[in-house]
Amino acid sequence: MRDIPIDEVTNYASEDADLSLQLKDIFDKELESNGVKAVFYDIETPIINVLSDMEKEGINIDSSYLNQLEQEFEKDLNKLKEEIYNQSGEEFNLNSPKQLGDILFDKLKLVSKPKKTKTGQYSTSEEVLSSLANDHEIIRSILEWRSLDKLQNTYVRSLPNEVSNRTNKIHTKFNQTVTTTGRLSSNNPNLQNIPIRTKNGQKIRKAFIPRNNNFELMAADYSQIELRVIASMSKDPNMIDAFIKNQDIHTITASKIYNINPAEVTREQRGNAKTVNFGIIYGVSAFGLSQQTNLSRSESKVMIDNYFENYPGLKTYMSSQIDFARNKGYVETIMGRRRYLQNINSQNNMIRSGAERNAINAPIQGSAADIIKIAMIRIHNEFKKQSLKSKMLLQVHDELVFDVRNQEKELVKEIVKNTMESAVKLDVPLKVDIEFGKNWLEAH
DNA sequence: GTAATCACG
DNA sequence: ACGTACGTGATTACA
Repeated sequence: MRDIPIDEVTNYASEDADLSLQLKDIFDKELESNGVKAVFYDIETPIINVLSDMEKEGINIDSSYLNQLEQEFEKDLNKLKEEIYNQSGEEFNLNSPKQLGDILFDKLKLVSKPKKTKTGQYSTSEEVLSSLANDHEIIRSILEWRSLDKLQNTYVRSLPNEVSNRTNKIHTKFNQTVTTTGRLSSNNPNLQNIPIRTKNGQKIRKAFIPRNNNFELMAADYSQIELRVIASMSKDPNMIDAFIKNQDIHTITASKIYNINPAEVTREQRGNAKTVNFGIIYGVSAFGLSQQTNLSRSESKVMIDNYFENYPGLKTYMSSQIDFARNKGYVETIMGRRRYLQNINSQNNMIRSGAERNAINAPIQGSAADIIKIAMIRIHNEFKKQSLKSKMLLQVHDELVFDVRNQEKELVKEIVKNTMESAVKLDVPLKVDIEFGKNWLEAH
């Protein structure tokens, strides 16, 4: 395929060979709207080559470091396992939630009325176990063993096996046609869920390194892109104002909900406001919020009511999205990408509510996906145009990771920042944070 | 093959 | 009265 600036891509098929002309006829008949056509011709078609180049490029990892880490984790795992067997009085398969549940709730009787999964087994999820952490020594050990075992098997032991013999790098696949919202997915191996939240997880992220000493990794993150998208789509004046003034959105939200000055907001209040902000993106309920915070259901309801009083545009926007979906049967992103919602008029409350949450979430998540995809296409073109040795390696939904040649650091940083921040024009600024490092962890 | 769990945005 | 936050992929156990 020719290398074409994105603005010309719409005309590509009609200007080119007969085959493309025929294909365009076929597609245009299938595509329902100009928006859907734009998504197809201006985003999904040109990004094929971008993703293909990223997959072929691959990313370098430090396998010997991971092997060393495996030994360290293995020691800790064995120690924890012994503790757990001692405390439970018998050996069992720790990987079996069924066996673990029987030990905790039949044998040790940690609770009188254990929570069960939908198949009737005792639930031993992280959420359930954490709530029991104070009741018995064994719980802490199990939780620690679980998280470490996860890291060990999913990442530390597996990633070195994914390194190509030919290139010495890991080549993930970026899938364009998996998600319902327009996001990419990644598999074989999934490089969109590399750990970062825990200390041990961060040790794994350190294993991702530049190709050689003349390069560094660079991570470019959209700051709060989904909240910026919803602020812009809803046109809520207060949320727009916060982003235009470049304020900390969670602190501002807390100050509004609790009716105090931003300077008086406590850590806990900011944390609750953050949870509400995320909840809004997902189509929050009072119950859902109370599950995610230390708030009761009624306190959660007050929080949400306060939230919508202070961001009135969001409330009307959310109802209008649901109305739109009911009338048309789909919702759409800023670029016109559609998600059809079969169940939006269902008689079944639960099913209909689920569709309503999708009606709210899909345009937000999907618009963010549109935006980063447009940025990726333009960055890819610019890198080619300037024959840069630096390469785009990974996309993690709101983040792009690059292998950057030392001489090109300033240039690449400027291209990436400008392109990402100007990918689309919203009613709020887009903000991108960029950092360099000698591994992926340092680049954050 | 399905369920449970947990890693990420 | 009822069940409930959005989107993914990998691993393991077990029928």
